Amino acid sequence: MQTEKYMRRNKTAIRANSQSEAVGHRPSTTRHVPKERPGSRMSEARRQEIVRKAAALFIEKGYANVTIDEIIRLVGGSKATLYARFGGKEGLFETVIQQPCVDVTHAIDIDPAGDIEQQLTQIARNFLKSVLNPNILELHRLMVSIGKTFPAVGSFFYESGPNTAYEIVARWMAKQQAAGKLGGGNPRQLAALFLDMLIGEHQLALLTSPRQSSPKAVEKTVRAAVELFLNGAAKRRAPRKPGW
Amino acid sequence: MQTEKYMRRNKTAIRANSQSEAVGHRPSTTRHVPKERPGSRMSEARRQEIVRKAAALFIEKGYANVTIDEIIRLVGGSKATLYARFGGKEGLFETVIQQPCVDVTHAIDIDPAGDIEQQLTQIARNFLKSVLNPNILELHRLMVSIGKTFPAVGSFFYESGPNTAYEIVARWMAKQQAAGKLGGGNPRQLAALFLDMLIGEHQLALLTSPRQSSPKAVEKTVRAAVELFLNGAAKRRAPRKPGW
DNA sequence: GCTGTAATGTACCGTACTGTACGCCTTACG
DNA sequence: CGTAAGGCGTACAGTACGGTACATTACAGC
Repeated sequence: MQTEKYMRRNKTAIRANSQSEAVGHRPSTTRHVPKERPGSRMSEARRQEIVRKAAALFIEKGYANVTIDEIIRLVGGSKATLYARFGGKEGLFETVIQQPCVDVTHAIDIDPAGDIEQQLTQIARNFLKSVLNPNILELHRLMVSIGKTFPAVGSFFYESGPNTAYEIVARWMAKQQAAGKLGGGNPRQLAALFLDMLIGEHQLALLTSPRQSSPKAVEKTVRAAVELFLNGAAKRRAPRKPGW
Repeated sequence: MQTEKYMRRNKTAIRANSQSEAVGHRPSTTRHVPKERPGSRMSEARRQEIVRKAAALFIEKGYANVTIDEIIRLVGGSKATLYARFGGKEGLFETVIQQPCVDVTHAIDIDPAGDIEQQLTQIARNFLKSVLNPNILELHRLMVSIGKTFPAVGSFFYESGPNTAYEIVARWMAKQQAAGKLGGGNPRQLAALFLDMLIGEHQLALLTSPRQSSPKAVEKTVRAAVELFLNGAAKRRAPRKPGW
């Protein structure tokens, strides 16, 4: 959550709107714009540095607990520049937080080997290792926190993170179905059920209280989930459709 | 998350540490404490009113986005009283938020009827209806948000909410196992897997972005999860223990 | 090397929040 | 019916934060 506290403030009048617009003497010649944003000497590397450091700070401490001054202290440079380039705290946040979101899924996309049970187990272990990683966990926490305040960011996260994970596993499911190694059913649905079985309990426990995840318990969940899933989804024993 | 912004503030010096402790003249007589906190004319009803209204506000807007003055505007009374009785914003929050936490589980504890599939389906529908309810969803969001800042509150929530739900369903699982209607396996584990399958996707989607839950999709998940679970957990087809 | 433009550093403003002080009022109780 | 403790209302102190202004410095193109 966390609507910024000072959100409703009147932006200190408008004071001649000094910046760029309405200056009058913009020549018709193409303002050549060497490479990047409005006017810019800032290198892409520098920009990346700001984005990554600021993102790390937001993820570590949450949106409302990070101050602009803190970001400046960390990344160097001046507040004015940061405002000019990212348009305030909110703009900075929205820009900056997308990078970690797209990074999330990378670790999940693996190519498992072995029989179907071994493959599924690999997928499960890999997924859990990634998703229960403290950094991802904190990102998750942040995304839940700001879900109402920054719906666009939240949606972006859901699509690029969890939903992509579902899709990746769904493709694997579909492949197994095509190979006759798995019964029918919507592969996306199956993927969601499987992944949700895996994280649910552990993720919630870690997010709500500072205990640490027990690898033993996680491994138990992996085994139980794989077994349940393979028993449940492999080759329907009967259509099982009594009433409704 | 949301460590309160002004948390590190020096509490306006310590000014003779006016409160209760170190006042020196605490008589050895048991300070009689008629019913409630320090000294009180406040009725239990009044106290309940404050607790519920303040909790609702916290849940709606998140910890950092609620101000003491706002709470006072809502519940009436004076700031001084509120400070005297709950000891500041943090104390108020910790006290107040426990009520909703224990309320959560009530709706889940039902006594389903019918054959095992019908029972499980009832459990599933009931659980989802409760957990995807906007109020509970916002409570969940809040608990994730403050997990790091108020670990005690987070733990309390986990125990009295999700964990209790797991336990309730685990009891049902055990009963089915005893009746020979379900295969072996740790009932608590099975319960967690089942409930996690149900919520995972929907809850996350609702928390991260403001779309609304589609009852149709929810019902699909219920059916898929029930089917997968019953196929997977009923009567092991074989011990299935190839390698590890 | 000159000139314009962007970045820097910093002081500052307005705002808003937490927590306390304090005088007045209400209520329980003898 | 008087009194004292607790509640009420509000003003205030203290402080931190977001955002802007502005003078100064670095840098690119000619």
